[in-house]
Amino acid sequence: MGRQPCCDKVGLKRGPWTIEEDHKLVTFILNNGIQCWRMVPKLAGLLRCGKSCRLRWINYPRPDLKRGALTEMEENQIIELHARLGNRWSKIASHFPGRTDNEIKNHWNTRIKKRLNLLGIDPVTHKSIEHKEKSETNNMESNNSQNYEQENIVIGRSESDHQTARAEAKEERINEVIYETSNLTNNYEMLCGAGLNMVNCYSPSFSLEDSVNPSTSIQDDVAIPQWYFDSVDSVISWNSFNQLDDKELFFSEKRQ
DNA sequence: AATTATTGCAACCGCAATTGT
DNA sequence: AACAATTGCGGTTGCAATAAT
Repeated sequence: MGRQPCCDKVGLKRGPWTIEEDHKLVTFILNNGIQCWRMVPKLAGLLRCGKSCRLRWINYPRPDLKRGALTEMEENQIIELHARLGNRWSKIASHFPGRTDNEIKNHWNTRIKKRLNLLGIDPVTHKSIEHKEKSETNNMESNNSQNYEQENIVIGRSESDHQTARAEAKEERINEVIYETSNLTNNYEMLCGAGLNMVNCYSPSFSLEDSVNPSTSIQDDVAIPQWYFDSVDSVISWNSFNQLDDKELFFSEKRQ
């Protein structure tokens, strides 16, 4: 026997979330954290499936989210990361504290793609479109060394430039690993000390400052309802849930 | 003012990886 | 070890807001 199914989808609400639903979700998670998404809607009193609750939490009411448009600097960094990682949005998003993979993916599809096309760069290969066409012709002629030379001409690099660039890229990657490691350590320390039961939340970038004073991470032009900050008041906890007999929980649901 | 086209974003869907029984 | 539930991810869709005609 495996586990209980995520949800049967019968009688569950779909579509945009209402303020009341957000309130219930935030109240529950701020008070209790997350141990099992499947149980969150049941315990929070929501007619949504766990998957929907998870997605909503990640993309909207999370207190550590950075709001507002992506900056040009962020945009350039996304392009650089996309060239290295491809469409691995969650990996790309992990480089941007407070940004979600969905947000970055949407921004890529709606803006950056266009921007690159206007600049004559293929958003998939990150190469000059002019060069792409030429290299396709060259491929038909089966001449790989010429392609390489052509690439260097288009990008404007000599072989020695490439060697320098490769060395720089290697160093950059080492620095990146160091940076990510220190970030993880900071986040872990914050989670241990924050007082909120958020250890199991999906939130690789939650900062100590944000957890102590949620309003500091939110831009002034975005109004956050007062209930958001009044929510830390336990109603149902995972402890009380854990004390419940599994059968009792599911039988009572079936009786409804 | 009415209609149509475009844009941007939130949410859904299906699949793969991970985890629990 | 095998099976099934759960989670996380990326692609896609639906829809509201806005712009263009």
